[in-house]
Amino acid sequence: MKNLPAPAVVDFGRLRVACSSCSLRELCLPAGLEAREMEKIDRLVNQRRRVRKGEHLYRAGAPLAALYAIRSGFMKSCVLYEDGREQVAGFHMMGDLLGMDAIGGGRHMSDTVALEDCEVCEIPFPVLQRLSREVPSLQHQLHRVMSREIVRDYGVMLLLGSMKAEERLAAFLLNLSQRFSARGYSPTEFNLRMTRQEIGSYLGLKLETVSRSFSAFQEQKLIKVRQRHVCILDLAGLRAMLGPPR
Amino acid sequence: MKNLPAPAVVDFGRLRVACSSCSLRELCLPAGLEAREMEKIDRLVNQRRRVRKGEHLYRAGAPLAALYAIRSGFMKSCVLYEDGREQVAGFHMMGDLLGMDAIGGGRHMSDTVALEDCEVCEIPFPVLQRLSREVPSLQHQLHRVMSREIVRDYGVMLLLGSMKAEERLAAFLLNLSQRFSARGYSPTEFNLRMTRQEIGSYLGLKLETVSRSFSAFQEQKLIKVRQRHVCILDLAGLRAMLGPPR
DNA sequence: CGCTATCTTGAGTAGCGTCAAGTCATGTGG
DNA sequence: CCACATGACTTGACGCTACTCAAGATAGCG
Repeated sequence: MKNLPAPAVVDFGRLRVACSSCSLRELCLPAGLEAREMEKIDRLVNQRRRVRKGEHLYRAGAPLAALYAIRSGFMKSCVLYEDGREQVAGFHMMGDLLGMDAIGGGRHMSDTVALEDCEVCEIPFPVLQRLSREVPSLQHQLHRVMSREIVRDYGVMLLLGSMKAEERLAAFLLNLSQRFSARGYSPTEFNLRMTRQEIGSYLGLKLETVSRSFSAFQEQKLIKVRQRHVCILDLAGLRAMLGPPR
Repeated sequence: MKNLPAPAVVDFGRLRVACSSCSLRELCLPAGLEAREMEKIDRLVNQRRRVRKGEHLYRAGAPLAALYAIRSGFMKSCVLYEDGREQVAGFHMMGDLLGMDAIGGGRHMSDTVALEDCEVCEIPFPVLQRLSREVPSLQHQLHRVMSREIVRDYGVMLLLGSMKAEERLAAFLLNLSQRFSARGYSPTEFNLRMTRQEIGSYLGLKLETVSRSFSAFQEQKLIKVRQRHVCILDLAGLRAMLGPPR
């Protein structure tokens, strides 16, 4: 008699998913909570969900059911305009909390899509509201995360409103570097999970301009690029791209 | 014996300032609360504050003390970059809630300045946190307001990332029109309270480009502009500026 | 009434978008 | 295992939009 089919069909929805034992807890929503409080919020996540590359986590217009925390993988969210115009509003990686754009109107205002196979924790919004009333520091954390999203958006506005093409790309690479670093990965060598097109959309540039800027950085020995593999050779030099030329 | 000096020196800090009797309550933080709940939050605002034209409501780096709701007047907030670059991140009018960028890090991340004499309600943040635990629908309102700020920022990103100069200005005018309208003012005739420079900074354009776009709209009989006085002659026409090209 | 800040308009230019050709990587079916 | 198809990326040539620089008009304020 053989065992059950195998790990490939593990039912993630049934796995025990407790924030208190999650390796990402210091990056994610429960960051900074004490052990005693952590226990209380272990019922926050009711299940894990797998999202395969190319699949939507949610679509604009869908009613808000839950917020999502990324466990693993890489995603993008896109905002849409009435006329069909679309723009990448952000790239997300493990520890990021998604879906906050839906709290205001009860419906999601963006499309969020997996750029590679992902695993997310589903946090039913009503449960989050209730628990954040009972656990003040959870309430505070939620406010912090939303506020940080607002601040991040201000940074993107600054980027889009007052930087030139190469400055934008430098800022983008430095941001990725910093986020990988905060998650224990190399700050100087990583694989991009998005296309030039998607980078361009995020930065308000055309893909050709992104490509040219990559080449220019390589020319200046700031980075080494081959397709999606990026190696930052001169972090200080990249940072210097941001200041001087106003 | 004469009366006290007169209204000019009324101490606004001492005035009774109850949300439940405020004419802006349906636009502001307490929107949608029931009368019973409204009473509970009447202690939310501890005082009114006057901010004269040109004065700062808060500066980037200042510790978070309170959030502010605009009672009257017009403000701008600016985000700063290390190198001194500065960009207007938003214009605010009565009913708007300010300061949410400071919740994440405990310090304000933008400068907020009065563009004309303003009156604001000061909402001490600890009080807001406590009351929003006691009054669930206040909690929900706060989340809604923060979420809407995130969605608004997405809209600005779209504007900065994928619109041409005239589209940006059209979107800007339509946004103002809609907000004035929601506050009971004319949607088609108003005075701008900001300079061309400030509009340009917000829209990621130079002031000359803003001025030229205004002139172009006037040429097309979409609006009438004289300095800061704007009259929208063809709302539908302005809206049409957003879709077609592309 | 004059000073200053703001706004308008013009001319020339730089930067990025557009169009197009060609290379490279990946995956699929024979 | 290789040939081929497809999508992603790079690079070049050219054009348009918005920026820069500059001069002049207009409004607000002391």
